[in-house]
Amino acid sequence: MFQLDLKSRTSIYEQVVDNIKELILADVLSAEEKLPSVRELSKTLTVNPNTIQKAYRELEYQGFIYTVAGLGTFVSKAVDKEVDVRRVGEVTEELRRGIRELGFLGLTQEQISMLLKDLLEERGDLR
Amino acid sequence: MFQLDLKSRTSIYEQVVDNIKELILADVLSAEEKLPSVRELSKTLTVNPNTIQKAYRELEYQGFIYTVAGLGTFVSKAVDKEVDVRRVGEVTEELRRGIRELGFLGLTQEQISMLLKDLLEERGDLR
Amino acid sequence: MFQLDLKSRTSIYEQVVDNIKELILADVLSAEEKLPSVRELSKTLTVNPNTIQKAYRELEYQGFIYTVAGLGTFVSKAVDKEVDVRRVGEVTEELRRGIRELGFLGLTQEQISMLLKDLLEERGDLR
Amino acid sequence: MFQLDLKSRTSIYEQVVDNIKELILADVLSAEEKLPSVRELSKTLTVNPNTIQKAYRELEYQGFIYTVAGLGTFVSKAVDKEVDVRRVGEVTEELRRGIRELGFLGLTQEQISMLLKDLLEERGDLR
DNA sequence: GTGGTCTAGACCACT
DNA sequence: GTGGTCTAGACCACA
Repeated sequence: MFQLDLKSRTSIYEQVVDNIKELILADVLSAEEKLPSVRELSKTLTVNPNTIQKAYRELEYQGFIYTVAGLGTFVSKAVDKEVDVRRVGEVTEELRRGIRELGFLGLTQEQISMLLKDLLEERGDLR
Repeated sequence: MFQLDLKSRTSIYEQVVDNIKELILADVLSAEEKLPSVRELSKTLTVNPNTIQKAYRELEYQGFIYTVAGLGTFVSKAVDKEVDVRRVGEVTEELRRGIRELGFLGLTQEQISMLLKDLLEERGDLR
Repeated sequence: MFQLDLKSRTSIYEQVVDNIKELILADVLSAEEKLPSVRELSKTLTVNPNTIQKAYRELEYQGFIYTVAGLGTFVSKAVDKEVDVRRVGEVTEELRRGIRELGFLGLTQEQISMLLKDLLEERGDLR
Repeated sequence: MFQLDLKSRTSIYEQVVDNIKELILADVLSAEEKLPSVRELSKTLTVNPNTIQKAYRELEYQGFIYTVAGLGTFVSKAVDKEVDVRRVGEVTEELRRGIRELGFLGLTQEQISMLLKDLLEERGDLR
């Protein structure tokens, strides 16, 4: 399904959330599709079931998946794609900082431009 | 100098790092300028000196400031070239995440592209 | 595991760093092996957990170990390539000092040369 | 006379000691030659006189210089060049570690060999 | 005065 | 259980 980076600074449950989010938004996991059970996924990724549990709870809270007791968890039909203005503002601010720091680190305007273009295309490819 | 958000999920020392980095990148703190002493800043922000020291250490590690024991801490003139590669990689990863998240938030590829272009030009204007 | 010299001028956390580094370099601790937990080692050596954590953090920064919060600390498989340049520079500086000091101590250029040759061959033998 | 690196991790007085030692051993400062006064040198290097004081005291203790009250400080006639076996052993151990670490960092036997040769010649040139 | 190290103990998030 | 952060306070070397 996807891989975890144990050495990463971001916690495992967060990585699971991010990865599944990505799969849903990239339509690899489509609406109403059944997700692997907590136990199943925990075995696949060789992590603690509690960790998967927490990730699923978070995804449910964010509206990406829903749970039917006794049946399993499924991808929500319509992920709320309404733009969260506040969050967009926050992320924009992060990007602004990052770009500024690249300048400080000695990259030219052009190099930064190229890098951003690459990152954007990288994302586009996933779609 | 700046304010802390004690309710925030990001740790205090990290907030200090981010804020001071921001001040340096925005040239509010210029090269060779002396930063407030560990004790001084800890009083101003009413946090423990150890917390400030941890922040200063991180900033030093990232190449933004340097330390002369017994004298104080100062803003670096330019980032140590040897740290660059590593740090550029880290910042690139942050940007990658940010761009990905904008996608999560419902922005189209084009909208993201426009936003990045704006941010980049904004930077150019400062030069 | 190893012993501390509390009378030494080098700080405790640095001694811990040096000792563990040594164990890793001598392959006593092999890749992916779990290190004692912060609390455990702090009890063994009868020092404060913070001191051990500081040492572990430094070792992580130098690329020798990595951390999985909630799981423990482990020996890195190989040093992160991006850290290399920086660290090689630091070690080179240490060697420069050492060689200079041997001169201070009265060894001739030739004697130093012989000694280095021996050390290098010694290393070769381990391979 | 020489330059200080304020950003360096080694304390200033130690840098002064090392530099003067080096000058004496390289015969740039010859026996019975008068050293600059504490005040003079402190002005030249723009550091606190106490710092120079401490360096001179250390050099005197190590037998490199001697002081005549009211006249000044002078280079000792014969620096004791008898080999301090214990110290040579310690430095050798440091070099052994450094060389081992370079191997861990991915340098080949040959690269290390080249580097050591360079460092040694660098020193030779100063003589 | 400055930064650097250390202790004793607390609370938190994650596995 | 694990590491991560933080406090309150101490002592040290250096400038």
